[in-house]
Amino acid sequence: MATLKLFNTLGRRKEEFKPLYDNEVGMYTCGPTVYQYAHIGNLRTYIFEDILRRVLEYNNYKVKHVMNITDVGHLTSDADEGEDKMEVGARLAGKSAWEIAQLYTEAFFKDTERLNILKPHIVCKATDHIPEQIALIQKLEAKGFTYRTSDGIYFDVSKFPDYGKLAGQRLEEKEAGARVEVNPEKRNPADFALWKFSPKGVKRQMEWDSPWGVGFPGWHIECSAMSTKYLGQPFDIHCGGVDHIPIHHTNEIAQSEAAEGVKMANFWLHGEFMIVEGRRMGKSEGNAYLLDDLIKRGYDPLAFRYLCLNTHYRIQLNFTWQALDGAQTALERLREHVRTARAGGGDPAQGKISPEVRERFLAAINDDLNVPQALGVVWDFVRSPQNPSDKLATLLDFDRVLGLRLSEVHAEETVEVPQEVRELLTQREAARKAKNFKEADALRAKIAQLGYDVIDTPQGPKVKRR
RNA sequence: GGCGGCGUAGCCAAGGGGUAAGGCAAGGGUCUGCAAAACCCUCAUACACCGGUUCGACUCCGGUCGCCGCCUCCA
Repeated sequence: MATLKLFNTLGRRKEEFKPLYDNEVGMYTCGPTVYQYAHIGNLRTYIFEDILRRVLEYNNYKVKHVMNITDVGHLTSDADEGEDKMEVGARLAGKSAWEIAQLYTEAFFKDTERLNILKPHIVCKATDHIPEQIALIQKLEAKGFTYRTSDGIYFDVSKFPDYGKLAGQRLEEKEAGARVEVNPEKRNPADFALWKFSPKGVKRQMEWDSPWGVGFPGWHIECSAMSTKYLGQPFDIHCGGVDHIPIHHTNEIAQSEAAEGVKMANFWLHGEFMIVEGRRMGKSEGNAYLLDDLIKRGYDPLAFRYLCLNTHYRIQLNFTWQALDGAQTALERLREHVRTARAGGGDPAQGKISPEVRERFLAAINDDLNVPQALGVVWDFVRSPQNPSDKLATLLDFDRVLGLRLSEVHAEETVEVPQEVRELLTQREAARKAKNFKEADALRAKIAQLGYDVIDTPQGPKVKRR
């Protein structure tokens, strides 16, 4: 079997993947900050992580997947100033921070479900793990990595020699480009808050007692506390978007490794960003589309998934409507292959998977998740002569990784056809029998106006919703 | 300003020192009363531009331009 190679940000090279324990893999993926809807750029990262998990499972690893929900403490500025995103969102919506978290968490999982992203085995909220976070901070305090300022407890990065190893950046280099320091109480510009005190005279919606005073945890500490709780330390794989490399993941590593004295995670994988029509994607650019925006335009969520599959996760994906059209058509054709095979009596349970084809597919996905190349294998296969059962068996096997829900495609899509359309169909068949094609075409146009396409087959006419 | 990535046909893209995967679109064909679907065929002397290394480069090196990112919240 082809060995699985993954690009490890830690070291910036492809490495052969080996789990820490037998064939079990602990995987932690940074989840959403639930203060707004996830846009398609966010979703791309979750699709990448889903592919990673599926590839691991395809390689017969038993994966334990943990994802956090950031529902407190993520500030609008990383200078440890600014406001908590949750509280801002709550104020803008006229709801409580808790309601906001609930609303956007549900919206997030609705999106991931529609994209056929497997749900993590453990989804953990930051607010449900306050004691664990406090305990971790205490551990750091006992080891002398922390200090107190007027607004919180901070991590002193100068005490952690490896700080910045993930980003390949040394502290001195960071300082060189740093902006004017806004918090004069910080010892080093890169120091970050572990615990923030509630502002004087302000009653926050989310705040807790702690040994240091009433307040809330810093953004990074939740991931350290929860990943250790559920996966132990070290664990196998930690992922997120590339933007997390220099700050969030760098700080997680500092906290976790300072506290436990061992490596946090063996492999760090990061998904590249999405750009739109060659331009930066952002709210101010007006191109930060939501999955709902695509659905409103008539696209299948899985067409978006297909689009993401067609670009390697470490390359920026240039989103264009034309490309999404192409993905939608390609996906539809793939489904058509499944339908035809089913209609031809194909039974996946009876089919055989060609070892050569499977080998090519596996070689692609095991080469740092080269799904675009794997799709090439799929198309080569699908367009070569196959018996229906073998074809189905192979496609459904590959779909364990692709996640395009091909197993849910059946020979016949049963659609409820209105009585009116049925009658027109009967009339049209009569006209065709009488070779009155002018009349038949006119009836077809009428049916089209009602929203259905007529397709003639040797077994009689079929209709398809437009 | 410092650091990094990318630039492959109309669009999305894989690849990698030995002569360009795949998908979409487009053109032609088989099938059909006509369509649709499916299937078959065609479709980059060429990989931003300019130099260099090499028997040979799109692939390596240097420079230029463009885009994206990080250093500062962001998947």
